[in-house]
Parts: sequence; structure tokens; C-alpha cells
Amino acid sequence: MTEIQRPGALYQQVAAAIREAILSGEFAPESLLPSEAQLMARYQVSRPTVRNAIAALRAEGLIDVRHGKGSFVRSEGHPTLTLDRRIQHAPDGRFVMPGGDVWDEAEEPSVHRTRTTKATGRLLGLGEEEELFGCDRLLSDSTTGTRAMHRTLIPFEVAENVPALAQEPGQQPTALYAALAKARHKLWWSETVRARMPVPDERATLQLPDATPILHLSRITHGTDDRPLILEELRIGADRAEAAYRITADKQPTRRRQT
Amino acid sequence: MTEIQRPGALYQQVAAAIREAILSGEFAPESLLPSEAQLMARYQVSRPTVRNAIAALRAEGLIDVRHGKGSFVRSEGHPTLTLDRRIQHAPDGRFVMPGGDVWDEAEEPSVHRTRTTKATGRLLGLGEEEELFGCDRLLSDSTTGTRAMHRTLIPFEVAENVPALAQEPGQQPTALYAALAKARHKLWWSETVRARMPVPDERATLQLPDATPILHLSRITHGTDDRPLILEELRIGADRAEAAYRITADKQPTRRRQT
DNA sequence: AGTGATAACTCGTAAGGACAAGTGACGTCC
DNA sequence: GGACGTCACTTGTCCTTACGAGTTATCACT
Repeated sequence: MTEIQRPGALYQQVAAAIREAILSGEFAPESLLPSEAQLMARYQVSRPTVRNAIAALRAEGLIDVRHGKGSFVRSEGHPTLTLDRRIQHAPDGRFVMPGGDVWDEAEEPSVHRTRTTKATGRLLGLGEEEELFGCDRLLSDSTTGTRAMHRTLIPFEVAENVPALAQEPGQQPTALYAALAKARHKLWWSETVRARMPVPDERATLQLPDATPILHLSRITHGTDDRPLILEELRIGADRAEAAYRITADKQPTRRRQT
Repeated sequence: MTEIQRPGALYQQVAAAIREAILSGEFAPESLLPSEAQLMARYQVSRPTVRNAIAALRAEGLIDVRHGKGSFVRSEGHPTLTLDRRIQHAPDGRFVMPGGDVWDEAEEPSVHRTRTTKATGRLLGLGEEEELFGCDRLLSDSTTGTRAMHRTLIPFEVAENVPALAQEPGQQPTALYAALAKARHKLWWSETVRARMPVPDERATLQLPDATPILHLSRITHGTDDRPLILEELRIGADRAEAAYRITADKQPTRRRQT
């Protein structure tokens, strides 16, 4: 039996004791923690208290619990997948995404019509309820098993001026860029990164463990006059991926606003 | 009393019913949900079951619970703070971070000596236990109250060749860049974005609500020969911030590896 | 030997009771 | 009128008990 100290609620003291034991190396990553019954005996508390402490550690992402087996120390490891978010011009003029070739499609892309929400409308410089083409992809990295959800949104307004988009809104992003470039657009992109907890649907689709946030990348393709043309969204579990960018110092314009 | 359906455990059915009620608009953002006692009556379940359901919704970040008051629907809103991660050259040659001027320092920067860990060593192209200068800052955006933790790491090896760094390792990043540029370094930066749940220390320092991941940005300053010189890390609650990047299509080199 | 039932472990779910602690409104006292 | 105490409400903590469900090893039977 191990003694526990003052601060706060009993279950928090237990949680702190276990956390400390893990971080101090008493329990190695991937190793099996004492069972609930053993923890009850060790700290002289009831089962709800032990479970409450364990729930706190799960919410921190420190341990994984498997029904019928026990609790295991989660090994963080570096994210296995680094998403290189650069876009490049190949010598022949085509667009290339150096980090894009690891993906294959787990399902057929699903093309559909939809409308802007408040959030997507804002990003695209449109109002609410404007019509768009949408294309959803479920991506998968066969080597690591990592999955990601990709969505392309093309406003009708943009597709009208670029027939290649209206005919094939479900093309690969690099093909879409090529179509826009062919329509005399000089392209650049802005990308914002957010993180949040997944909704149950995302948790299931991406097969996420407990206490795993998702990275939500929103990439906007800008054309001539810096007008937003296409919105791409990529959602991926933050336990397995990180996004990588390259920054170079350009001359400071008098005042330029990035969307 | 409201009936509940088949799938899964009782508390999950209750959680699903409440979730649906929230998403359908029956409970507006910021509004008060029924108390535990009312939910017990409404769904004819015991208090542990209600609390279990509520715990699930808290873990999803859908609701906030305040002791003595009740449960409230969390209003997401856009992140209030967009971190513009570009770096620019002012006309006079100084470096400028267009998104950097919103911060003020909540505490004095604390400069200290430390050593590389496995993770930081890898990012800096060094081994483990190499000596560095470290500088920790607690940043604060006075207009929104958002806080962030910033850390600068400068290897001794780098500081030796750039005396300005060794003398003042606690300078602002833009001043460090200037010192490197003065030492004939041609600079570029790589940045990786990760997300994870906060450790208790970070939760307290950043004053984060439940179920709030943190964005962890690692920026590496590269000099001539692309060697890593300085590592900066920024940690910030993902509920209040997003990171923004600008991407332009450069020519594809034969093969270039980004760290 | 191979097969399968069983038993003993694990965590998951659900109920009940009791008291502590934070909040806010109401009413009384000065 | 203002200050303060009380009370009724909220969620937080902690205990006991019981059973369901997944996992694994053992052991007996064929």
C-alpha cells in the first residue's frame, strides 16, 4: 500500500500518484498498469474512486484501457506521418504536392452538390447558402494505416468560369489547380490549422483512440486578384500526424490582409 | 419523460439524446441544460447514468459544467485569434512577424541553460544531452485574454559562432533572426504543427477548459547550408487560436528533404 | 493430441445512498 | 438601506453492491 497526500479530491490524488509513477518510469510505455482491484488495495480506496482516477488519465491521453485486458501506458512516439503541405511546380509545369503521394483512396470519392455554411461561406468570401460542388474522400496511408478525411468545395460561381471544374469537380486537387492555371489564374494558397475534439462520426471514421484531437486543415486556393476559388479541408487524427510548412521572408507590403 | 432507443449502453443513449437535442437547437449555445435531477426524471435513469452521459459530452467538448450552477451548451465560435505565421522583411531590413505584435509578455522571460531531449535534439539535428540556451515566455493577448507559452532554444554550438546570441539569448525572435542575418546567414524557416491534450501543467498555465487540445507549433530557423540554428516552440489552447500559413508554388528541386 | 467447456481474471454498466461544496436568492437583523 | 445568515438549489465526491461482457489459461473430455 502506498500513501497519498493532501491536494484536492481523493481520486485526483490517486490519479496524480499513478501519473507520477508513469512519468518517473515505474511503468514503462506499453506496459500493463495494476488492475482496478490492485489499485483499490494499493491506495485503500473504492472502485469508483479508482475508476475516476483512471478516467482522468484517459482524458489526458496518458493511458489506454482495453476491456478485459487492463490499462496500458500509452507510448506517444513522434507522429508517424508528417504532412508536407508545400505545393510545387514540376519541370513540366504540372502542380505537385510533395506530401500528397502517400495517400490512396479507401473509397470512391463522393461528389455532391451542397451549400455554404456560415463557416465555409466566410472562408470563400461568400454568404450563407451559396451553391457549391462538394467532393468527399476518405484517404488512407497503407503503410501506417492512418486515415484522413478530405473535402473539396468549389462554388458554382467559380465553376461557371472554368468549365473543366464544372465537368469534373471530383478531380484531384492538383488537377483542379491545373485547370485554374489554364484559365489564366495565378495561384497562391492560404492555409489555417485548427485542432478540436472529434465529433462521434469523425471518431469512428478515423478510428481514433480516446482523448485524441483532430487536426483540421483548411486550404484556400486564391487566384488572380487574390479571390478565393476553392476550399479544401483535411481532417486527421492528431496522434498520428503533424503538418509541416516552409516559411520564407518576403518583402513586407504596405498592408496586406491574409484570409 | 422522453423515451430512449436501442443502440449501446444506457448512458450512451442518454448522451445521444442530449447531443441530438443540442444539435437540433432545442438547447441554444450558452443556455442552461436541465439539471441532473431533471435528466434523471426525464429519462428514468439513476444519477450515475446521467453523470456518465454528461461526462461523455464534456469529453466531446460539447458542454461546460460549472459547479453549483449547471451544464451549459458550449458555443464554439470561430477561434478568436488567428496566428499569422508569416515572417517578412521590413523596408529597412529588419524582420517583422505580422502576427507577432498582438502579444505582450505576462511575465519576465526566464532564461536558463538546459540540454536537448530526444525530441528537441532531433529537430535541431543534434544528439541527446547537447547544451542549449533556453528562454521561456508566457505570452498574453490583452484584448482577448488568450495566453500562450513560448520557448526559444539555442544550441551552444550556434551561439558560439554568433556572439550576439550568447550575450542575449533572451531577445525577441526577430532580434535573434537579425543577429543571425548579420552573421551572414541566409534564413528560412520550417514549421510543424501538432495537436495533443495538455498535461496538467499546461492546462493550468493556459487556463484551458475541459476537452481542449493545444496547438503545438515548432519553428526551426535554418541558415546557410540549411542547417538548423534555433528552435522555437509555441503552445496555445486550440479553442481560441488557429495558425495561418501562406503557400506559394516554387519550382520543384530534384529532391529536397524538409526537416 | 486436439478440442471445447470452464473458471478466473480483466473492465463496463447500473443502481442505491450519503455528504461536501459552490451559487444565488430570499429574508432577517442592525 | 445595507450587511449578513440561511436555505434551496446546483454539481462534486465517495462509498457499497450487483451483474454484464471481453480475455485468457487451464483442465477435462473425446
